[in-house]
Amino acid sequence: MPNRSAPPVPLSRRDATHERIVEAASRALRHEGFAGVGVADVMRRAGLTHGGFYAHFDSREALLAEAIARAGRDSGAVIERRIEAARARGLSPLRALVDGYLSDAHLGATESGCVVAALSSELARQSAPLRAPGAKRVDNLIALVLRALPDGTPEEQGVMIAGTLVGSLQLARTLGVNARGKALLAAARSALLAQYDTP
Amino acid sequence: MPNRSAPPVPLSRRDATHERIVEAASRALRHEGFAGVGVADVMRRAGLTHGGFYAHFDSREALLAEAIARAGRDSGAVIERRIEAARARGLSPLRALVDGYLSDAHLGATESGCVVAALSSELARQSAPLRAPGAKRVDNLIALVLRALPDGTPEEQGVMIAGTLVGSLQLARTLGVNARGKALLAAARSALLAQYDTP
DNA sequence: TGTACATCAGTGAACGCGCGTTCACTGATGTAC
DNA sequence: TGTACATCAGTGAACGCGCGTTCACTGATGTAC
Repeated sequence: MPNRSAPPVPLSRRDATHERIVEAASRALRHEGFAGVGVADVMRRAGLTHGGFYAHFDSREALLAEAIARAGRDSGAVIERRIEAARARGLSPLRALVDGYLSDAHLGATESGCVVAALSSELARQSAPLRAPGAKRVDNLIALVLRALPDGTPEEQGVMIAGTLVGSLQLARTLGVNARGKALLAAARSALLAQYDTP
Repeated sequence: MPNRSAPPVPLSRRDATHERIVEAASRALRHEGFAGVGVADVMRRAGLTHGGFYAHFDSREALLAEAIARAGRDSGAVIERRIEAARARGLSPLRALVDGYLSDAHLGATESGCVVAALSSELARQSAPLRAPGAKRVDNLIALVLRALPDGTPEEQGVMIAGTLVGSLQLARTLGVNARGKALLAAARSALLAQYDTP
């Protein structure tokens, strides 16, 4: 048996390549949507040619499923760290969540941002194997919001705030990465915090 | 000059056909997203063959722009009528808006529902000629929400509630037209009304 | 340690299909006299 | 009112391009002895 005990486990060349492809796809997917994830294009971004693709994935759809899960884990971890950092410093975790999620940076940085906001209207139309990881990310987002709220807050509240975060970011992105989009974001941020984060 | 005075103005055969194509596209667009609006498919739904398409539109994109505007006017009118009907009967217009927008019917009926919710994550990626009518529909939705709120409500509040409506519907649709999606919708509805529609 | 061979990751050409777009043509509607 | 002609809406075949997928091949890595 090969030495697999010491963390971090060194990835085989094959696994490292696989990771690179999924990573490239997860960024392209958030930036361009499902239509923007072409097999040849993703392989090029990963520094490969398209021919080798099917040695790593059964189909384009299999890549998409992995990419959604990967994007969700990555962006979820970013949000979680932000919440925990605020709590550790005695600051309001909800304010940290809202200010981060509805920030001007998140407005523009689609490719590294929340996958639910990046894909939601498209996700509902995908086949079951793609909707499943999407639904998981929705549950995860709601859980994250609840973790930023005071203990004992009813779950309904978390659902609603998750909806507000996703919806407001999307409305702002529809207006554009410009003054109009930023103004919408600022309005939503201010109304949300006035409602839920009054000292 | 032909008789154009008496309303309703009778449409020429050409104009009536044009309308039918746009109508078919506006439903397909909301149901299937941008990728689902194929020229041949839309023409078939309108009872025509694809060859005649370019006698009506410069390009597929020109059709999409008209379809967005059309879908927005149609679904906006439905919401507006609902609000006005509630007001006329002395009922809460906000409750009418929320109960209608976050209803189980709207969860499933994508093709006749709100175009902003149906397309938002895709709209942000489209070319300027398509984003423009999309942005207009966002402004319109916020205006509608404000009309359902008491006079003097700060605009921020309307922005945030519009975001909540769109986001919650999308999260629910990602979970699916099933018990999970309906439960999410019910939670958002209840939290929203508890917050803004207490007697 | 060195050689011969097997395995494996990745290459690049080629395929078939769907879709937006073009275009010569047809049958129906409208107009001139 | 009737005939001849022009205009117009819609048809259907064909095009070119992009993209997912396949496959025979190559060069590198690892293994047996």
